[in-house]
Amino acid sequence: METDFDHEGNGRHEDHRERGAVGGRGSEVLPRGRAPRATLELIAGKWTMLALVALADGRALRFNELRRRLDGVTQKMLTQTLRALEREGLVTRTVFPTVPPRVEYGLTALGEEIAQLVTRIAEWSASRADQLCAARATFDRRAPHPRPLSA
Amino acid sequence: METDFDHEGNGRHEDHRERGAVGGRGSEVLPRGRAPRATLELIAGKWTMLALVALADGRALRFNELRRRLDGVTQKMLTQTLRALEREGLVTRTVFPTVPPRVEYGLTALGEEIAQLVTRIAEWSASRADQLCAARATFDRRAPHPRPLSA
DNA sequence: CAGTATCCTCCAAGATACTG
DNA sequence: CAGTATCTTGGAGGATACTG
Repeated sequence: METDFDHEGNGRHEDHRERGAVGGRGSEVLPRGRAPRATLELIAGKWTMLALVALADGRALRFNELRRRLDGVTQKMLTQTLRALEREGLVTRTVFPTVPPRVEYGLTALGEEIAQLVTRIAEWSASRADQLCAARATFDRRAPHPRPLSA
Repeated sequence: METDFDHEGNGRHEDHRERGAVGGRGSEVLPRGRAPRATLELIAGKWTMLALVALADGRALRFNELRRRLDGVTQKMLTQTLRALEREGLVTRTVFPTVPPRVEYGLTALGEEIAQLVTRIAEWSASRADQLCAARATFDRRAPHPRPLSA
């Protein structure tokens, strides 16, 4: 099956005397095996966050509906992404044994939670779109950082 | 320089009669060029969210401090990630012209905003770690989805 | 210390074809 | 319709060496 989307792979421990938890004031390191890293890495898939956002409105969607919303995703990647999310307990997969197969994807309770958070980022991005774009333009105009020589 | 972290690449427009904004109730498609996609894709970098979380506590950090917190990141990737974030107007880069160079990275106002959001995800992940892990175990036990034959 | 420049690996992601 | 199975590849990500 080629596994692909495996996540995990290493069960390294080493020592990392963990101090606080993750963010807030006690932020220290973000160890490789630990939870926030794992989720952050899952989420970091090219289509993962987009899938969560697409499902975030509460409605269950069929495979191809989802596919259309993502715009650009291939069957393979969508399937893979959804499997990974299902594995993590974030999405549900419901198969209706009808004659043209009907499969619906929805969010679990857990999935709803994270989808809300991701959606906030998407909304934030939309609301700050112009600022982000302007920043990019400014940065590109000022060109390469270092290089005080050769001119 | 090899460019790498370019993001952009396409300035496609097409038509997409955008209806609502992004998430909420009006979620329709997530077009390729538009803002939420761009940010979501930036964020989806392997180290981007981790960097934001590491900076989220408000303190500016030196390059190697940051490097240590991320645990596993290479110089190249950290630099690349920070450049991308700087370009987006999310992080500031301050160079102190001391004899061993000192460079500090901090968040801009915009950066603070998104860092908070990302941090929430990390915190959520930590708080739900056991549930996520359990879900994974369950899923893996039930093994491959289809395949009602060959046994 | 904080980078930049190369080179290289590997796998996420894509394209294509087939199936229940 | 909703997948699975292969094959292929671009480029993200890594290792290493050098520099201001």
